[in-house]
Amino acid sequence: MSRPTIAGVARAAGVSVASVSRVLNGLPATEEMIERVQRAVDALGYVPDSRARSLKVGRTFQLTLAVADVGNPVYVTMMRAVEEVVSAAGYRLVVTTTGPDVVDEVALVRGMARGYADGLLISPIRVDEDLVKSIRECEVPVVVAGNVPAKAGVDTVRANSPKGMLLAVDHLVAKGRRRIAFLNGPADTVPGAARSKGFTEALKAHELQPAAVAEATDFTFAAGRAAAPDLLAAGGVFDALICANDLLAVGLMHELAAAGLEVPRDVAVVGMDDSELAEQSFPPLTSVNLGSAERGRRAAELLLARIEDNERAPRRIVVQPSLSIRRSTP
Amino acid sequence: MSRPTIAGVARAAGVSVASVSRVLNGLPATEEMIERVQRAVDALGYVPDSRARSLKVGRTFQLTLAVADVGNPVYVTMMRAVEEVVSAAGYRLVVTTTGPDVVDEVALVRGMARGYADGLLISPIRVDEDLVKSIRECEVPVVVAGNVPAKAGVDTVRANSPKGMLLAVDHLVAKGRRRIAFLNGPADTVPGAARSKGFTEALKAHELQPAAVAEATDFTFAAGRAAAPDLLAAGGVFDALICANDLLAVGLMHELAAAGLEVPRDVAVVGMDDSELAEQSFPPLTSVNLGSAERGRRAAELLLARIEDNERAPRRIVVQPSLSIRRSTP
DNA sequence: ATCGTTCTTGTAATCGTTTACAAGCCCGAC
DNA sequence: GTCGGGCTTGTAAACGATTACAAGAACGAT
Repeated sequence: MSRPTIAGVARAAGVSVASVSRVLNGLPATEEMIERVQRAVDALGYVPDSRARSLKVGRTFQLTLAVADVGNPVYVTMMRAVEEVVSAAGYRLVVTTTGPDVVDEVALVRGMARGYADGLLISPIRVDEDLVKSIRECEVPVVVAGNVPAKAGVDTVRANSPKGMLLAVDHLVAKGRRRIAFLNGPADTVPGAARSKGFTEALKAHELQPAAVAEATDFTFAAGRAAAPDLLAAGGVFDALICANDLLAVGLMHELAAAGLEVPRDVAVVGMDDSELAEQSFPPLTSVNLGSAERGRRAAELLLARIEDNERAPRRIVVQPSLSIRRSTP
Repeated sequence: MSRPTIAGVARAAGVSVASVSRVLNGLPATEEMIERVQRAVDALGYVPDSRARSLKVGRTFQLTLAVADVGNPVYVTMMRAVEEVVSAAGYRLVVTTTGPDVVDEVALVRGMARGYADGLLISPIRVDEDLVKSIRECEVPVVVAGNVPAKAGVDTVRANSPKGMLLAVDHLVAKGRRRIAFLNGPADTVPGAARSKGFTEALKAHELQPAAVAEATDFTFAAGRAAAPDLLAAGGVFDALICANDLLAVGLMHELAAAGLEVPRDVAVVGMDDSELAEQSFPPLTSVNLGSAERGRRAAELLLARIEDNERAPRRIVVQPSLSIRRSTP
């Protein structure tokens, strides 16, 4: 009454287990053999056990995608793209949340050695020596969506934040805004550092000084709201605002409204990531598209390619940004 | 140079594989044995292969959560709750997206027979005979987050939509709104049907007639926008609007604004799910909290309990709703 | 000193597949 | 008629762990 095994099918069909396996895997066999096996499989309702198969062939046909926060809509975009690529290649996708701590990321990468997935696609929010080391030593192929030192010797796909910042600043300046403020996420994160640098450079390119700068404790909606007093304390000195991601931008816009400031008339707001939230927010948020979908797609492709051939030289792909203009800017 | 196996550790430690396994699994052993094994494990950097372990013990320590659309923020809430419970119990969570088609759901449930997960937590959006049958016959324990006939003989955790609808209508009526419209999702879905019924009943309880009713093609932001003309064609006949979920509500609010209607002055809007989006939208959305987090938590607990004891009688839990009042209603 | 218990450890079977290898068969060519 | 080559199929050895069972050691009681 319990689950039939390949041996049961073989017995029922009056053939060997090897033949059953061959038929099931599409290896050459006579018409009659295929017929008999198929009949027995259908009769017993046999389904091969993927655990046993995994052990033997050394692959699980699972890939892991690790992100910091499933509540961040940018990961939804990325996840969709990754899922599409890997499922087309016959893999299941395991999505894990690491949280904001680098130690959890390291633990995750180390844990891959247990062999429950054939590859790891990680988008680390904080990077340290330990993480780089664990990635380099990881038993299974790893692709990083984000910025990690070249010495990690790993395939990476990253965004071009500075260029994205420049697009944002260009746009604001073109609309006549000169007093530009910046709300960053935590500066000790990889995206936080990149965006801070990008903002400074972009302003320099236009020979402008930052009107105000604040740093949220996290890349979340709540942190965006919480950071508002810091910026507003500077009182009306800015007429434009760039936020390090869409969640921060939306959080902050709520507080701008509460303070009686109208977007975009009083303050133009630009987010980053161009996630679904940018479109959904009100007013719809102009946002720097850092190519999350494309990054997800490219990263998934790199991972599949590396699983095929682990000897290939690591590639470092940079995806170029674009600007999605919506009504939060004039 | 390749990955060490338990045999390698045994050789290095000069003990048997059984002893290594016992030490690693915390079974009784002498101090000296533990010491020697531990030293060898550390020296070789041995990590047990979960594929082999899965085969032998018949468990993968993975659970699958299947939802229709990862872009729907209500699933983020649910996923967080599920993840918390299952990871505390030592399981990994595999999140899969089924899409809106029932055939894909059926395929997923059937596929569980392959044994890559120890249990399935599914939130089906459409339910038919096939799905019920596949759930009943599923090789691994299944818990349904949603409504499925009792004859499926499966643990379920569901929301109380009618009660939720009543809370929404009560609130609107208390605020003096009498001309209440309703934007549903597809009526051929389980939540769609439940909400439609709930809306009718709730109005009847207040002896009101529906001011307008429309049906979106999907539970998405885009579908909410697209449904606007249908409702607005009725022109100003409603002063309140209930939407079958938050995404629809937010989508529709964009169109209300475009049509020059102000929320909540001209139209009060109530969403359902009380997802993160409700808080993030502008104005913040009054929303019926259908207990997604609690449903996720309870469902995960049921699943774990059933894995422990598959003979227990199926339980059918109903989670009661509450109303989160925000600024989209007066 | 002998026996029986208890505790520790090792040997080997097992989980359900895949796959290397060998054996058997059929067929055409010599 | 025999032989070689190509197909098909079967036998059995993996994959890397867990665990039932047996054997050996230690020790106390008689």
